[in-house]
Amino acid sequence: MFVNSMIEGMAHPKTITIDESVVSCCSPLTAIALSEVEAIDIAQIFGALSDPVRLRMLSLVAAEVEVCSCALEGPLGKSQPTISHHTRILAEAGLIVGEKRGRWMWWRIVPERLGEVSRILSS
Amino acid sequence: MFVNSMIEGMAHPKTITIDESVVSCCSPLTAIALSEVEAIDIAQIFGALSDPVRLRMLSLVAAEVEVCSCALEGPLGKSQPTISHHTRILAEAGLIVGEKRGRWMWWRIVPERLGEVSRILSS
DNA sequence: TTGTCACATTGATGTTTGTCAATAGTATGA
DNA sequence: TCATACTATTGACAAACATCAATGTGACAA
Repeated sequence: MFVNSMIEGMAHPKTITIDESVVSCCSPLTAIALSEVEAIDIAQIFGALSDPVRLRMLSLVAAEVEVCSCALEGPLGKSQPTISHHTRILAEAGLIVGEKRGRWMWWRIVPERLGEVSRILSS
Repeated sequence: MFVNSMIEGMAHPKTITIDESVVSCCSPLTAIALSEVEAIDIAQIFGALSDPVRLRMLSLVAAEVEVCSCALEGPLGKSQPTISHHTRILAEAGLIVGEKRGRWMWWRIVPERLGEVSRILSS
């Protein structure tokens, strides 16, 4: 990390290149230059968090130990297929996990995953 | 949507653009049931983080004190309008701030903002 | 078996988003 | 003034996304 100390009127500012290191999900964003693959992985997680319905869904699930899918439809004001769609996206991002018991699907958050994602942004 | 405030002193004659959402936001997700409005605000921030190009952009900017727009085009492999598009989205989310000096636009990250967003996910 | 319940999947539709060519705006220097 | 350089905006297009009706799947109960 060095200062790009260019003076106005000089030539084009030049770019620096940082050696790529082995990064698992989720090293701090500000520490290492992200490779394209890493960026795609992390973007998928933030993409799961980029929808208001899913954020409220996460919030609802986090408020209890576990929540049934059927208990989300009402508060969120969405149809059953839409709820299923969103739980799937959150689950694929590792933010929630589901367990089917009988006819019901029970969801709970994955605190460790939230922590991982949180740490991406905290340098 | 934007608040443009002039900085006194003509030495660095420029405007800083700050987004309103910097003001509202960011209580922990797991603490309080999210209202629809809050969810929309936070979703906008995560939306800014949900694109691989913008994540690498953030990473590049964070690696130095400040980075010129023109220094992003090459490493990211995107056209100038696309770069401008992405910097704008990151700036609207309050994650970076830009300052125009001469012909160049210099970007730097807003660590406090990253911390705020990080705290949303850490209960 | 048959019927019902909870959830997943499919297909369709309108919206949002990422991208770039072309153009406009702005700052610098001759 | 004119020419050049960097950035922002516009317009257009394709891909991705959110949404729901209809349908499929598996589980429970009568």
